[in-house]
Amino acid sequence: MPTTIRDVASAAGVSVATVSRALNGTAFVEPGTRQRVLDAAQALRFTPSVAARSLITRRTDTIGALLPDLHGEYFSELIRGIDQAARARGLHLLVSSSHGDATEAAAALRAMNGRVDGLLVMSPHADAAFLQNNLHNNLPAVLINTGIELPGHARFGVDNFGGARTMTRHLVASGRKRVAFIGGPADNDEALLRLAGYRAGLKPGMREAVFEGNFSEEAGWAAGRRIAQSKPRPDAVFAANDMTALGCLAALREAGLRVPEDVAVVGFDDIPIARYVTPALTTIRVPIAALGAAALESLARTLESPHSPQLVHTVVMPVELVVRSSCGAGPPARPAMPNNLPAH
Amino acid sequence: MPTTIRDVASAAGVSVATVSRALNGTAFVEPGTRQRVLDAAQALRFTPSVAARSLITRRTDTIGALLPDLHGEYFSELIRGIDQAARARGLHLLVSSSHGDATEAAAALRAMNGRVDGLLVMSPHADAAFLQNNLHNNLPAVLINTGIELPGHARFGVDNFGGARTMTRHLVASGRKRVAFIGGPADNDEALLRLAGYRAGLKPGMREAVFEGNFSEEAGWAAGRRIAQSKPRPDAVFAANDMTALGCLAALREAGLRVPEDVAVVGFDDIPIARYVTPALTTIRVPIAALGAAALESLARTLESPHSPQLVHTVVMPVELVVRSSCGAGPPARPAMPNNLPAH
DNA sequence: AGCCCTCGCGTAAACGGTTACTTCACGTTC
DNA sequence: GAACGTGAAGTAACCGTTTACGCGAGGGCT
Repeated sequence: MPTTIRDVASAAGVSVATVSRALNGTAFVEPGTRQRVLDAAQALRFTPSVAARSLITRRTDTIGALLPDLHGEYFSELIRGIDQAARARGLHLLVSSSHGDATEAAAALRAMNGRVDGLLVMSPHADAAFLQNNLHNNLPAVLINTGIELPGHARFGVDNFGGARTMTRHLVASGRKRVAFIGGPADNDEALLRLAGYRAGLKPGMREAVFEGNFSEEAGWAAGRRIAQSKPRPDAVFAANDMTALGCLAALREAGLRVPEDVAVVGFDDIPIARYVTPALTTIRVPIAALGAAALESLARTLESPHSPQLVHTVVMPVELVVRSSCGAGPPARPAMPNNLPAH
Repeated sequence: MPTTIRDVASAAGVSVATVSRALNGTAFVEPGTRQRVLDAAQALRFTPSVAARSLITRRTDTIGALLPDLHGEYFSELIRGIDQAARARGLHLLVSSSHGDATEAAAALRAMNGRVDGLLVMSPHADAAFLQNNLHNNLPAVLINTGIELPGHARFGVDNFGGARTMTRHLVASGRKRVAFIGGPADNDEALLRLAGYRAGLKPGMREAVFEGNFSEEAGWAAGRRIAQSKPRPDAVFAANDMTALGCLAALREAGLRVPEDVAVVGFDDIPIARYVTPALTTIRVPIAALGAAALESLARTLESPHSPQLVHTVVMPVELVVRSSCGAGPPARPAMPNNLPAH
């Protein structure tokens, strides 16, 4: 039903091979001939069959993104970065998000097999064994935000350790004496690095105080209650992420404590909500879109030259301290007008 | 290099046709034979070539999502809904977001051609003419959040009119006498419906007061300044979306007005930030994920029975009034602990 | 003049599945 | 017992590209 390369060939009075060559520029074609082919293709609204082409070329010009059940800004920013980089390279993006367990993730991986030329993997379930079992035909893959190291695969992440150390040092430098930390999930690599950064940022002699958490607001709230009642009460709380910080903030205020006067509360990630709460949250800004874009770029380069040695194995994107009022060192009120927060 | 159906056939001692039939269950196969085929396929880790299959079947089991340059929660929720529904149907999801103009959107559409069985289109640039020019081979498509009506294509949206009317009535019922409205972009169908709903919700005899806006926080801020100085000052402001409401809130407070005592401020969308600002924003909750899922379901049904008459042409999802404190009628402070806001 | 290289193009063989025919064996039915 | 329907399986055509190979023409070189 749709027009094929043969229709174009007979319309232009040439063979299918010439049509293919003229359209793809893969070999010499007389300028006049090429023009006839182009005109015929245009007139017939010819679109090459992707299936037929990729059957023979063994390429799909599509990359797959395997993502966990991400929410909100993190998800959208990551996809945006990936999508823009992919578009610039002429690659398509097949996404598979929201799988709760390793079985589902494996199914998603299997289903992607054959549809994509490469994979971007950001999945808490994707440990080394999982990937080696499910990455069938040595599909190129780059890993995002993972602690595991897999030979032959590049890794991309943000500087969790450095960011956490910077934040802790900032609190210490601004005079806080007892800085507590609310952790993330025990098996989460990023959370562990943030914890390590916190420890590294404390001054020698300062006692560490680590409270349990799991990146959720509820956990932050629970930790906040315990912190409010703890014996030598901390005068600063560093939460492993912003949602936890928000929960902690609520609990401390319910307990009658003033933030930042009595206790400073800071987070990590700089989700959009962070600047809107009262007091606005001091946090670490993470370049999510850039992370996604960089990962895709790396993958695309691997695809272009499959046998070149992997130049870079692990990339750590820098993060940035964003000082607002919740740590007592920032601007007193909310800024008059934020600059570039998008509509909708 | 990878194992083909022929390898499986010779391993199982049958013909390729039998392998295909055994694997797909398209015809009678002796149980013993089928088992031999299955075993051989398993042992050889056989994965059918997607390209070869879709070359002959003319199906890709993939649907494409053409999205505007969406930000934040709206984007992620929509994708989540679509993705989950797609997964349930065994469909894959090819996304293409972030195109600024119609040319880019057209290019994205063209590139998707042949890769997808159907299309989910949510693009401000996709008017009727655009779609008719760029939807090449009468690809099935359903439209999301659009005002245009295109024969043969289902439309999905939320009840912008009803939601806005409900909100306006709520403000009026709680005693507000002069309710102002800050609009969205003049060419945005949803914004226009919300404006119409606002007008329909006013009591007979009440004077309408519409301020210019464009869904951005900045526009809300500018409108808020004008509102604060307007002669008979409104005692309620209904912004066309939450970001606008946030900007307005900031401007009103900078002008020394109390919210909600002096002026009520309400929005539309229920973005996550809405519950965190002080005072928490009364707004209209929009079922974004459900919207995406419903649109995909409709598309999938169309794909399954291509020639059945389109049962439903336009679906309007119900929305819900969420009363918080910014309108003076909600709970006084922020809730002790939000229930189900996800981590990260 | 003979040779070789390159350009320009056509012919036909892949690529790896699905499926329309076909064949064969076996009951069933009149 | 002939006709017939049906289960089980094989043969090969087909889907629409890309590309290896072949061939003729023309030009530069020895």
